[in-house]
Amino acid sequence: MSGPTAQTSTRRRRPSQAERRARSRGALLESAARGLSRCGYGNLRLEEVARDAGYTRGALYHQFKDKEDLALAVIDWVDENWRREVGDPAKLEPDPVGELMALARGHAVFCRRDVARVVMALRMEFSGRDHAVGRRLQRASEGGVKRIARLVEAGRRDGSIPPGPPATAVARAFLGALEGAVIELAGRPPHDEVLAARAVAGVLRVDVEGSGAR
Amino acid sequence: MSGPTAQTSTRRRRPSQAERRARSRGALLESAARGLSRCGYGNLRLEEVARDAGYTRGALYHQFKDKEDLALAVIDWVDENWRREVGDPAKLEPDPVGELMALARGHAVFCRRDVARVVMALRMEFSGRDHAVGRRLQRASEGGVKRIARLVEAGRRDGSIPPGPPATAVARAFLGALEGAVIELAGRPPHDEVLAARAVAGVLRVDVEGSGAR
DNA sequence: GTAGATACATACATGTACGTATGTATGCTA
DNA sequence: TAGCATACATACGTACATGTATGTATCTAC
Repeated sequence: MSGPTAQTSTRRRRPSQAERRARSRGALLESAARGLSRCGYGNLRLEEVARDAGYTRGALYHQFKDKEDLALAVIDWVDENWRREVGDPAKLEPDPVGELMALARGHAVFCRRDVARVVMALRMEFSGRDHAVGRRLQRASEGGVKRIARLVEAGRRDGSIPPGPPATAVARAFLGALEGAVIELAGRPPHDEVLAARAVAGVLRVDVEGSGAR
Repeated sequence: MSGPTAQTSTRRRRPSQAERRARSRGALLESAARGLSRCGYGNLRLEEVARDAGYTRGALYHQFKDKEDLALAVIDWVDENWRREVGDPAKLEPDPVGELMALARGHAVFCRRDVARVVMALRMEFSGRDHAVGRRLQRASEGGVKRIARLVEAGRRDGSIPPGPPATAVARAFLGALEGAVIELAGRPPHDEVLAARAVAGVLRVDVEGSGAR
């Protein structure tokens, strides 16, 4: 539908209620992401989330159905940011190994913001249990595994990646080692990026170091 | 005094109260470790822990002061098992790289039991917060970091490990990549061991090909 | 301007898990 | 056997976080 009544006047735009809503939602999402990455889901106190965003729990329950809905929204939000900042740019690389390494380095940079730990924290918390949050996480993660597995297979076909364990297992190790290394080194640039690249290069058994390769 | 109390003969002695206590404590610790690795600390329900061990919460509160005390005991328990099964055997390796790779492979095997995820789960949960559990975790983890950093420095001195980022950063990446890869591949032998070795070899930038043997 | 909707704050009800107090049976000691 | 201590179960009180209901001010439409 074409915007019917929305007057985007160039003269003066005082904050409309739609803008206020979007702004509040964004602030709450960011606060919730920070809280989730710090405390996890179970230990997260919604009152603290709201207070950190400058609101009360009333605003939170006005925007989100319940705690679970909030967590799912945070997951989608982080996932979308990741795709825009890491996933899509890596597609510009011409060869599989280049794309894989771009994913690793981009993820390391992306995780310098505390927000990124959300995924790992929630996955640890919901890996075993049958929960909506866990399912959403697994769905998002599974996409990454498949993408990486395809890249590994492509790299093996063209000879840039040597043979080894099944591509799916390699992909899982790729993501696990990447996230683990990055979390342990978060906030310590530039070593986080270098060592994340080293870890995934080791998983793939390829030799790509920044300085002159042979 | 000629009773059977002090007699530790080969015959089957009936369980003393000290033995009962030790057995109960062990069962509760194992159940708590499983619960912690599955649910984390906040979501852990003590009633479930006790029930899984065949007791009620009464037994738990008889052996442990409170929930925090139980978690600390689990950490010490896991740490001690890790040292016995992984840390000490690796010391038999003659050279630094051999010891580092033995640590990686041993850790992968150790983590095939769900128990091992406790450390990672609790670290994610308490990394940011100032809590007794987090401090105990960090203390245990810091020992591993120092040991690995010393090995990295030794390997660089004798030329078996090329130069790179500071040894402490390398050690953190070593542990992070190792744990991340192992968690993602837990229960999928033999790829967990191979890929964990690959990941840490990449972090160290050493070439240790272990393929071929099964 | 009035009426309704929206964006939030405040107050209340409920459930859940923790910690403690108490009860009971069995093992140790004299 | 008496008497106490230990190992555990059961019952109770309490705190805390969630979810809901209600209240209030601002924005929008007629």
